[in-house]
Amino acid sequence: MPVRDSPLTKKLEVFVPLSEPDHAVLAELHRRRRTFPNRHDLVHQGEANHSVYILAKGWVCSYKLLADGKRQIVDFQIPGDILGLRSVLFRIADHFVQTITDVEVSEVKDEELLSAFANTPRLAVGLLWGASREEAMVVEHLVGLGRRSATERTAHLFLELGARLHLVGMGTKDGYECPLSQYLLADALGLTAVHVNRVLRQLRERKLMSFHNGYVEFLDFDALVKLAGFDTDYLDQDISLA
Amino acid sequence: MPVRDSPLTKKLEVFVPLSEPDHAVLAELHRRRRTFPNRHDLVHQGEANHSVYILAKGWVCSYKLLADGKRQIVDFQIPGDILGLRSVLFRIADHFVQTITDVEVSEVKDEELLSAFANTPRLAVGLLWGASREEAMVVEHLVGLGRRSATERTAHLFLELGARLHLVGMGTKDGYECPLSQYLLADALGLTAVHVNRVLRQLRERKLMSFHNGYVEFLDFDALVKLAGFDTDYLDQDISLA
DNA sequence: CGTCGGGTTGATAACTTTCAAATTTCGTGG
DNA sequence: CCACGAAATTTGAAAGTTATCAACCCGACG
Repeated sequence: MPVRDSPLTKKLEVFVPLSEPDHAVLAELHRRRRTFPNRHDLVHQGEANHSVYILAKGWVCSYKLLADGKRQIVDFQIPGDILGLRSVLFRIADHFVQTITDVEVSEVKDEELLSAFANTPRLAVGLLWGASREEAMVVEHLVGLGRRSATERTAHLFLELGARLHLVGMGTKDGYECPLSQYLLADALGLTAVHVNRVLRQLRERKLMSFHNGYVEFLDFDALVKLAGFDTDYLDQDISLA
Repeated sequence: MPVRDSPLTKKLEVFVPLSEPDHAVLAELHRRRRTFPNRHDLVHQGEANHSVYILAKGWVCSYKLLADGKRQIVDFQIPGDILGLRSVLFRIADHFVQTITDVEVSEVKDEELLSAFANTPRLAVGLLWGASREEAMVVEHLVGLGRRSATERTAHLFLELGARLHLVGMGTKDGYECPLSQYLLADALGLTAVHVNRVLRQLRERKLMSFHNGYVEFLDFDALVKLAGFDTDYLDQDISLA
């Protein structure tokens, strides 16, 4: 795949117009390609880690484990997302990052990243924008866990993933491919897998959306947005170019 | 209060040794003192805001509102915390920040902050550390909402606040002053105020902690830590000085 | 084949909210 | 200084939501 069409490039171009030199640097960052199988740990909680990955293909999740074995998924990452940006700043990772499909990534050494930042301010702004957007998504997730019902929360997650995938050309208002299991959904939504199953059934029976065979289908997009209280403001942050 | 003893200074010094010039810059940042009454909006969701505040005295909370009026508090801020750092980067705030007591702050214009960053790298590292620590707290809060019971979550919040206050010399293992109402606790914990009340009663009856008249008292600190699954790792992040 | 990781469903239990009301606390005006 | 009303806390009873436990089904895969 030409770098011009990489998910990260697509995503950035929506928010910052990229110059030729920007594209050149971006191509440079995409040079070291690697693949990992499903269920592979990219970042291990408590361990030092200094590589950053640009996710090109496949899905990943970041999560924390509690002492009693319970797991909470903090976020899913999809193509175009950057993994491990925080660990450039912190020596020790405070959470896990694990693949949930086979993935393709570009590995970026932290020096490369820093020099890219220094040389192409526009790209730096774009990546910072991405990082802050991710933080906003975590906050929205927190709000959902605290104040939305299981059904609203589930609908919200699927809508957010849809909006994110749309940005990299992988989803529409009709639906998208989604490799999540009901166990993964449960750990993200703070529910049990059994209850996720019932919620999905209910959404299907109400003809709002269906999730079968790795495909999310929106049956009534507008009604679903209304049910979830989905407001894209937090995804469409306007960045200050001060 | 001499700036040397300001909560922010205390907090930073735990993690980065500050030089004389660092102290001078810090004093400069503390120059423009302002006070606000209880229930005052410092940052309004959807509005542009370009001031950063260093909280010197009193408590503040940041929260989001849902369309149906439900509220979720994302975090409380205590003396030494910095307010509105994110809004230097983003034009539009995606959440509210409101005082929950009368407060004293130092207002910092974003140019001042940026020049302080440029001139005193050690201070910059310290402030970045603070920002990332805050992000880690949000993640831990999310984990609690998703996977901890009401009781565990409540205990965890009080322990975290205790640890944070301890860092600025305002709390010990015995307890601390805490101006939160049960409504505020409820909106932070994703519960109703009624249920918060019952949880507090239970913690009191189990002789783990009590919360009365604006004072948190730890009755059995170790047992409480165990119950909450409280692990300070996420608060004691080790920063990379790369 | 046999097993194993999903997915699905039912019955029951546990936890949390909702609704209602009484009590206490606290700031303010008289 | 007291009285008043508003806000916060406390408690009980009933309803609603979600978890737990226990099956059973199915397709992939060694």
